[in-house]
Formats: sequence, structure tokens, C-alpha cells
Amino acid sequence: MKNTSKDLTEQEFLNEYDITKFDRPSVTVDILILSIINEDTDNYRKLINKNLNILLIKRLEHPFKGKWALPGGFVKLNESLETTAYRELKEETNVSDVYLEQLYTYGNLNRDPRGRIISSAYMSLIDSKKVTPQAGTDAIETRWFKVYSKVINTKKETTQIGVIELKDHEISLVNDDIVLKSIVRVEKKTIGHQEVTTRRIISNDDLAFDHAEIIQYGIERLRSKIEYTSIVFNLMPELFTLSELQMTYEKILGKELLKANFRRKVAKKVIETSQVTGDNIGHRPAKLFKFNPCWNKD
Amino acid sequence: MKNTSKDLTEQEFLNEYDITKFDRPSVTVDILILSIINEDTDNYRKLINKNLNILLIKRLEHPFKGKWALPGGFVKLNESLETTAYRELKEETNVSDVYLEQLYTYGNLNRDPRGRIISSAYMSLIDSKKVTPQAGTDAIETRWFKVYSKVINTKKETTQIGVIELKDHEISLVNDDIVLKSIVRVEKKTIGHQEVTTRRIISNDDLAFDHAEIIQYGIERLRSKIEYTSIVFNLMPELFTLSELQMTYEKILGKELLKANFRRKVAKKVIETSQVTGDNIGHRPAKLFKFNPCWNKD
DNA sequence: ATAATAGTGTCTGTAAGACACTATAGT
DNA sequence: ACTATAGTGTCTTACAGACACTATTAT
Repeated sequence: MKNTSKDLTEQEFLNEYDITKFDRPSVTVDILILSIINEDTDNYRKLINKNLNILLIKRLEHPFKGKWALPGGFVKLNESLETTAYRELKEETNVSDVYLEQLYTYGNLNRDPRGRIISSAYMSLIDSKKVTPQAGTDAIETRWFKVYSKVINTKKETTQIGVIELKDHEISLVNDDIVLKSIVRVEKKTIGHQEVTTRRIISNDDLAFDHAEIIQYGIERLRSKIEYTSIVFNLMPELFTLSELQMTYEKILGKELLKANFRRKVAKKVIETSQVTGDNIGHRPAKLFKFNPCWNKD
Repeated sequence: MKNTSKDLTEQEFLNEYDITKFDRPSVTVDILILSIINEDTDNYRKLINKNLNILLIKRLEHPFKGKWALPGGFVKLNESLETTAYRELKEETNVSDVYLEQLYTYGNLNRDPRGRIISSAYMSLIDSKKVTPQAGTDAIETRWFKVYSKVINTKKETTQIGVIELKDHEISLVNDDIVLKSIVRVEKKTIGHQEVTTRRIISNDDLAFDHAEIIQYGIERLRSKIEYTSIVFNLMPELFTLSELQMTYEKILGKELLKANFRRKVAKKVIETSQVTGDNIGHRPAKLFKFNPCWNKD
């Protein structure tokens, strides 16, 4: 009998194994870099307005030349996915030691005109104070876009075979004169026992690839995680007022919250410090709080 | 000036673009195929016992020859990740039209001794009645293993810099005489604002690759999703009793629940039918229920 | 006094957890 | 009568939502 793979030791097998003989896709990492950034104020007495922002880069090369895209790049053979994400993050924002989470891996066939490219999407949350607004390598144009997301259309159809529910999310990304609008249709089908959620880009201005879909999913994830984790505090400075924290929640969730209820909800997640805000113009100073790392029960 | 990429149209750029010039990793899909399977009963009057089961295959080739692994395989260039998952699923269990969800994509450098292989893990939930117990292609040995998961060790350390909390999860996979035990350490570090969760295999009998870690993560995900989605019903037949549903919850969560409270909790997710169980030996017959596709509020 | 933010008290309804109770089948 | 499962009622506690109220600052 010939020396088949069954007779080899694992080491012998590995020595003979040539991975490059097989077809392989390319793999990239794309990152949603999100931050809560203060707006310029007009009324001197009012609180500073904040907004959820996302960092995009203008593509200088084909494909999608001139369009805006999530920062990202190819995974090198000596890098884990996470390492790639951290490298990209460092290149674009010059920060490290920030929150980073894998969102989803997109592997559809025609998502990239260059060929078969699978992309693992990550989400990073950055405290606005750590960010140098227009960092990035000189040649690349990077900009922060304010993120607005709202449902502009819903439909619920109940038939004999099941329920189909769709929501069209309008994602607006705004930087001064530039406004990028996309509509992502999120469809939930329940047929028999099966619930399937699909996302599809319906309209898209100047966002490259399937990035509108990735951004919509990231926002949805952030919105749900803000409720049961302490993820928000990655977007906050060391010390903050409860009003600042509330506005951060409101801008992420896209709706206003009642103060008294909000304070009760976050009470266990924060610790009161002895300090108060000093720059109070015409109103009572606010106590400063910090994150309580022991907020979790178990 | 030469004809650089800046002067090309997108089509010209793509025609010249050769993706194979760059280093590429290989990509596989691994699937957690889970089902709730009835046990053989001993006491003729008692309810049939159920258990959460996972389908594993015995590896016939290197690496990890002779060890047990999640079903999976390489992503072909003409397949999306999902298509690959469905293909593998069909090959191993001969079912289609079942619940399938992407879990996480594992991209560490040394997770596969054959080389740089990134794996996207999927979780599939199958109604036990759809499954032919020992399907699979003839040459491959596939078996259902009962899944038991419990925390055997916890440690919580509160220092000045933050909180470190670790839990050792013992995963036992049992098929008759074969018992595969692994311990996966889940560590949550909170330093400053940052919360990082890492998973590491501490001990491992005969599970291949990093599959023990993937299985632990899948169970955790299933446990949390069972609370806020209708994912369980993928594991149930068309009609079921509330006791059957409760036992399914209990086996997934690894703890017993109080009947009255459980019934209140799932009340909105099910619809009562006019039918009852017919094979009642020595006790009151139970009403049969079906899934309510409209259980969700909004 | 005014305009702004900071912060608290209370009522309601809903849901979860614990526990005790009643109902109905076959033997 | 007994054993098993099926199914209900109620008490307590906790929390979320709505809303009204008090407190404190600079001008």
C-alpha cells in the first residue's frame, strides 16, 4: 500500500501540506469608529450639544474612488483580525487602548468589485477627548460625520404562512456641506418557526461598498448594548455629569429620556465624586460622576 | 506622466487588478449544530427527559486525526459564508430550511496548524424530529453529544486599577462511553472605562482546534438569546406542551424553573390549540401549543 | 426676578420570583 | 387511593414610565 495520508504522523502531514494549492478569498477588516463629539454652541447659557459621530475616509483609489468608506484594510498573514483592526485604528485616529468589538463578518460574493473579499467588521468606541479631530495620514482625507438614524417606513404583513415585518432605516451622515443619505431595509420574516432577518441597501448616495448596511447594523448593536452593558462609558471622559451621560444616551438611542427615570436607571453604573462642574453660567453646578466598575450584580 | 491608477476609470482599474498577487488567508466555516433530543425513558409514567445535543464529527485526517470536531469546511470562491454553512449543514444532517446564525469569526494566528486559517463560526438549531439521528456521509463518523455546561470556578478581584472577574466553564460532551471534557476560562477585565472579555481553553480532552471555545461561546449566546427572542421554537416541533417547552428552556439554561412563572413568561410567545396530548399514562392530558409569530410588541 | 440646569418624590402598571393550591388522567 | 403531570391564584418585590415638584447658580 502507498504512503497515504492515513499513515503519516501529524508532523509529516503538516510538512507536506501546501495551503496555497487551494483557492482562497481575501480578507479585510473594516471599522466603525464612533465617538460622541461636542457641537459648537450658540446660546451661552445652554448646555453644549453632543452628537454621535463616525469617522469615514474618502477613497483616493478605485474602486469607489471619491466615495466615502469605513477605514479598513487587508488582513496580513502575520496579523489576527483584532490586530489588523487595532492597526487600522491607530493609523486613522492615533489612539490605542480603546474599546473594540467584532460586529459581523460579511461574506457575500459581490460585495467588492475587485473579487472575492470577505470583510470582518469591527466597532470601536472612543472618548472624544482622546481624539485629535483630523488625525490620519496626510495623504488621506478623513472626516467625522454626525450620525442620524431613523425609521422612515414600516410595514407589517400577516399572512397564513407567517409574518413579514420591514423597517426602512434612513442613515444620514453629515459633515458640514457633505450629507450622505442611505436607506437600509431591515426585513424580519417569520415563517413557521423560523425567524430570519435580512438587511439590504435600498438607496445609497456616496458610501462605498456595503458600508451603509454595516453602519446600520453597528448602530443597532450599539443601541441594544447600551441597555445591558457598560459600553457607553467608553464614549465618556473620566468624569462626567449625569446630564452629559443622558445626552449621550439620547443621541445614541435617537430619542429623549425623562431625567428622573434615567438617573434611577444608571444609578448603579456610576459613582458620585466630591467634585462639581466649575464653568456654570447661570445655573446650579452639577456633580461629577465616574464609572462604577462593580455595577454588575453577580 | 505615466498612466497611474489615478487616471484609470474604475473598469480599467478592475481589469488590471490581480487579487492573487496579495497574500491571502484561508477561510473556513464551522457550525454548531444543536438540537433538543429525547432520552430513552426508564419509568413508564414519567415525562420523557430531553437534552441539548451537539453534532460532532470524528476527524479522519490530520490535523487532530481521531479527535472530535465541529462540522465545517473551506469556503469556496463561489460561495458566500452562509452558503458554505448551509452546504455543510446539508451534508451532515440532510436538513435545509433551518435556523442558522453567524456567531463569531475566529482569526487568531495559530488556531490551525495547517497555516493561516480564519474560521467563521455559525450556530444552527434543529427540531429533533427533522433529524435522522446518524445521517452524514458514510465514511464520516458523526455523533450527537449531550451538552452539559457549568461554572466550576469563579474569582473576582477588585484592585485599584479595576476589576478582574473570571469564570471557568466546564463543558462536558457525552455520547454513551465517550465523554469530552473541556474547561474554558472566561475573563472579564474592567480597567478604567474599558471592559474586555477574553476566552481561553484551559483544558481540553479530545476536541480539535479551538472548538471548545466556540462551543462555550455558542451556548452562552443561545442562553442569552432564548430570553429576548423566539429562537427556542426552532428546537421545538410544530405542536408542543408547555412542559416540553419548559424542559427545553431548563436544559439550555442549565437550571430549573418554576412552572407558574415560566408559563406567564412564555404566554405571549405561544398560542393555545384545541388539541391535547393523547399518550397520557396516569396523568391529566396536556394542551398543545404552537408558536405565536406575532409575539413581538412593536 | 429670570432663565437656565440640577436634582428629588411619588404614583401607576407591569413583570419576576416564591410558594401554595386545584384539576385530571390511568392504574 | 395513589402517583404522576397539568394548570391556576396570590403575595411580595423590583423596576420602568409619566409627571410634578424643589434647588441652585449668574446675570
